[in-house]
This record gives sequence, structure tokens and C-alpha cells, in this order.
Amino acid sequence: MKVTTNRSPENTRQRILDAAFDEFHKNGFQGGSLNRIVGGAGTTKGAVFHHFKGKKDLGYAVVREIIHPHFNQQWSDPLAYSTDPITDLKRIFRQGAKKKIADGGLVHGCPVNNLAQEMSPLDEKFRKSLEKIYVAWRETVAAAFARGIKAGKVRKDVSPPKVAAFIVAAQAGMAGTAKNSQDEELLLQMSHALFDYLDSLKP
Amino acid sequence: MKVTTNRSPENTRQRILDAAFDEFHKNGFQGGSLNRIVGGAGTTKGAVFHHFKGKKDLGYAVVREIIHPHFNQQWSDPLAYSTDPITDLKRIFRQGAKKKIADGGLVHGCPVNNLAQEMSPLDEKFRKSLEKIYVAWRETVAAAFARGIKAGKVRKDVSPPKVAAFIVAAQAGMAGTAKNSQDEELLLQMSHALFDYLDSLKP
DNA sequence: TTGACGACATACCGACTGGTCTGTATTGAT
DNA sequence: ATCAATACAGACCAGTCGGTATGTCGTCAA
Repeated sequence: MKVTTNRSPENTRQRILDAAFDEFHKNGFQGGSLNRIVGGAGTTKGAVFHHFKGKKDLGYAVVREIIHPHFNQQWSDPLAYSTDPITDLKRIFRQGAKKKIADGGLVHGCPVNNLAQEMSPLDEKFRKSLEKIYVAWRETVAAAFARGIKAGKVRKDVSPPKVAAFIVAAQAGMAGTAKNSQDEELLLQMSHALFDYLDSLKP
Repeated sequence: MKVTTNRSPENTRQRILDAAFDEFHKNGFQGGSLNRIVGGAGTTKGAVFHHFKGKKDLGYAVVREIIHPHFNQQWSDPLAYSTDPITDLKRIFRQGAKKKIADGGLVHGCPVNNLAQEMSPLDEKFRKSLEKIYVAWRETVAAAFARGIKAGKVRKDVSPPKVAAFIVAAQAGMAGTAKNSQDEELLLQMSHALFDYLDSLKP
């Protein structure tokens, strides 16, 4: 049983997905070029159309198999069993911001947000699969706040769904405006204000 | 001095700008087609390249002459002399949301945000001219909060620039997530949470 | 050994892109 | 009336796009 040489479909497919994610992240979906993707993946059109039905299908796969899992891992999982969402959200945000700045993610912005802004009005499948990510993130935050209330770490009169919806929106907006301003200082300012808001939800 | 018949450059130019705004708002800048723009404007390529250097130049003009003034009129001007930003922001948001829903702007989102997300990493001129709008909006909000503090309508310990940066980001994020979810109810939830936040800044 | 199928590579296609070129009608100044 | 300059119209261009058709090579079952 050979591990791999050159002829390994899964490997090829994954390389295409990775290259496509990169291309779409940098140039958007419409601006993204299949020719550049096959170049980046070190393969050809034949391979792409063998593994995917077309550009859109490739786009859906990128959302489903690259963006969504990565998003869960970075944002959702750490909050899965939190009973003190205010403290934990602050920590997650700090980490996330640091990571964004470090690997230059500030330049190209949040992949979820980017694709959503560009494609959700143009393609219903894109909208739905991206909305899934937002819904999951909102539900995770809301559930954490509900637990936080029970644990006495959050004021009893806050509405978890409302607060969660607002926090998710604020996060998306912060990523977007920070990307546009290219100003780390502004990102810190906004984070500080968000933290103040979170603290205002303490009992 | 004839007012106008058919040969009126200003009119033609304006029609091109309007059609371009529409096209870019619907399909983004990269996805926007010059052919569709000339179709929508009822003119030809010759006219477009007579009035503008090219697609990018047309895009800058749309930002400068259509989006920016319109944005000021809707968001900035009503806050220009406010001494009670919390009350006034809530009113402006309510109106803005209602208008968005009414004319279907919820589908295509905020033009500033859309263009910024798509083009700011790809073209420095786009980024700068869009950043101007954000900066102006932040400064307007910050100035209003500064006056609000003096007038005793806002807590003395809030930092106007920080709060302004956060509010602007939250607004952008709310518009974006609402557009993606296509859910008016969600927009109301987020608005409610934003209002709670604003109220928490009262003395 | 052979046949069949999966996994690509390559050449190619029509559609469409932004942009140019040339011609022409209109305008205002002289 | 004349003459430039302006304001377009429309044909046309090279290049790129996503997508397809066909061929080749490796792998595995029989």
C-alpha cells in the first residue's frame, strides 16, 4: 500500500481547495481566476473539472470544507462549554486579533465576511452556506450567555439571542472596518469599546 | 442659452454615473460590466471613455460624486449639530433601517461597505477614498458625543473616539449580517441590542 | 495479459471583458 | 460662414474568462 507518489486524488483535490481558498480570499469569488488556481495548485483545468462541477461548485466546497471547519476551530470550539462568556469572549477576541495581525489577515479580511458580502446577493447557495456559519456562531454565543446567566456570571436580564446577534455583527463590522483602515490602533480602540460593552453585561 | 436637448455633457455624465452606481452596487466592481453600464445609461462606450479614463476612474468618481454625498446626507448631516447623540443616533438608525427595508437596500447592502470589502485590498485609491467616508462618519459621531458630554446627556467617562469607532463598526457589521441573513427580525434584534448599548452610555 | 475505469493533461471553444480607433454631428468662438 | 474643439456613436481589438472534448497514463480486477 503506497502512501503517495504523484497519483493521489485526495491530495490533488486538497491542493485545489487550498489554492482556491487563497485565490478567493485575495481576489474574491468573481475576481478569482481558475487559471490562477490551477497554477497555484500545480495542476490543470482537467483536474479541477474532474473533482468539481465548475467554479461555483468549487466555491461551495471551499466554504464547506475549508472555511467552515477553520472558523469553528478558531471561534466556536473555544466557547463550546464556557460558563463565563464575557471573560472567554474577551480572551478569544484578543487571540483572534493578534493572529489576524500576525499573519497579515488584516489585509484581506475575514474570509466568511468577504464571501458573504460579495456573493450572498448573487447566489442563494452561497448565501445559505455562509449563513450557516453565522447562525452557528450566533447560537454558540447565545448558548454560552445562557449558561453564563445560570452560573451567575452574566446579568439575568440580558437576552442571549439579542446580545449574541449584536456581538457577531459587531465582530464582523470590526474586522471589516479594520481591514479597510489598515490601522491596528483603530482595531484596538474598537476592541476596547467592545470589552466595555461586554463588561456592562456583568451582574 | 438652451437648457438641454440631447447634447448635454453633464446630463450624459450623470446618467453614466448613476448607471455605474447601480451596476457596482448589484454586481460589485469587478463583477460589474461596462457593457451593462452603457446599456443602463442609454449611451455607448465612446461616451464613457470620453468622460472617464477607464473603469477604475469611473469607480472613483462613483464613490466621490454619488456614494460619499449620499452617505453624508443620510447619516452625517442629521448628526452635525446634535448635543444628544444617543437620542439622535437611535432616531437616525430607525429611519435608516426603515429606508433600507423599504427600497430593497437590504438585499444589496450598504454600498460603502460592499465596495470597501471588495476593493480596499486590491486598490489603494479605492481604499483611501472609501476610508475618507468612514473617517468622516467616525469624526461626526465622536464630535456629537463630545458635545453630548458637555451637555450632560452622556456619561463623562466615555471616550468619544473609541465609542464612535465601535458604533461605526457595529453599524457596518449589522448591515452586512442583515444583508446575508435576509432577515428583518434579526436586524431588529441587533438594533435593540445596539440601543441598549447606547443607553448604557447615559449618565 | 487484458480490459475497464479513474485521474488527470492539453488543446481548444465561444462568450465576454476592458479598452481603442475612427468617423460624425453638434457646438461656440471668431 | 468658418473652423476647431467637444461629445459622442459604433465597429473593432487583443486578451481572458469559465467550460469542454479528447487523449494519455497509471492502477487494479479478472
